[in-house]
Amino acid sequence: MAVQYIASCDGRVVSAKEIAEKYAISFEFVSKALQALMRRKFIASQQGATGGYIMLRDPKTLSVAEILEAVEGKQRLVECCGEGGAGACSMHGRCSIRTPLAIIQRRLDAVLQSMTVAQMAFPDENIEQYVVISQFTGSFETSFSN
Amino acid sequence: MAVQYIASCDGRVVSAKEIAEKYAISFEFVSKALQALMRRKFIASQQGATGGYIMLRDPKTLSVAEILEAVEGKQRLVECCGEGGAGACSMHGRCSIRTPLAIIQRRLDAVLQSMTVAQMAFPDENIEQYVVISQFTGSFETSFSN
DNA sequence: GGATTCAGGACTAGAAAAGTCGTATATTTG
DNA sequence: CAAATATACGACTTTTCTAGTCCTGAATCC
Repeated sequence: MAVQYIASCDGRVVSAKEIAEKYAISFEFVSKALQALMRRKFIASQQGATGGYIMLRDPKTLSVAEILEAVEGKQRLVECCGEGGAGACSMHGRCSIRTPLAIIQRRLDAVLQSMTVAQMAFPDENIEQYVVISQFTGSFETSFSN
Repeated sequence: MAVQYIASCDGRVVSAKEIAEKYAISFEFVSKALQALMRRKFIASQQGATGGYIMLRDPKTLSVAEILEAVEGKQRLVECCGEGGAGACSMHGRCSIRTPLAIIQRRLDAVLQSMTVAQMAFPDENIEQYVVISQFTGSFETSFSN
């Protein structure tokens, strides 16, 4: 929500306090998330009395996957379904479902990569792209509003 | 792994002890999961000295989504992205990303529904179906082996 | 210099998950 | 029938993760 809000402010410097008040969550909690996003260079911070945060990455190419990984770390179905995690698992050698799980993991990642900050912040401008992607799910959705 | 194994035994009654030994996990832990699957009628249990478990549902139509929901409960990105969960959330009224999150949730569910027990237990027999689905991810995978 | 803001480590509390234990019940076999 | 083997399931413990807080410090603006 914070990233979506910063993106929607389009160039304005937004303080963590403002975001915390808007969404009624604690200032410290928002700050922690924003600091993680800053470390990944998704947003830039400006210190001082009129400081705050501003978008650094283009919302059209910043995906939900990247935000989740920055804030919560890389989440996996099981520890071995990542890059070179074959030996990392305690079931190594006995597991018979590593390949199918890795395939599912790749598809899940693709889903999280398919939604961008721009689509969340400016839904009206992205209807065409949205319809194309939704063909996978089997259902055709034509509206996109909050 | 347990369901995949029972499915691969194709009609034979398989005991929890056998599964626990095969995968080197505790008997009680396997039992707990199998009991959850029994309650959902995915497998049937047979008590007594030669007892065990047997498939009840067709592996070709039993999805990973159903197994995960049975064993670990319905997992969601956030509590409100389910059926009629609109008011369930503490952010109700302030949240601005409910719709996009619900869309992502639906796509994630679709991924978990796209992999069946049969595809995990008998990979060689399901190559065609597998290729069709993977078109969504953008990558074309032609092999499927454990 | 004082007010405001970010930076970030340390800490706490609570929930969830993993895993265990004990007891009851059903079934087969000798 | 009795012993052996299996499931059924609630209760319990332990561990791990996450949400959220607290505090100190540094940068910037007025």
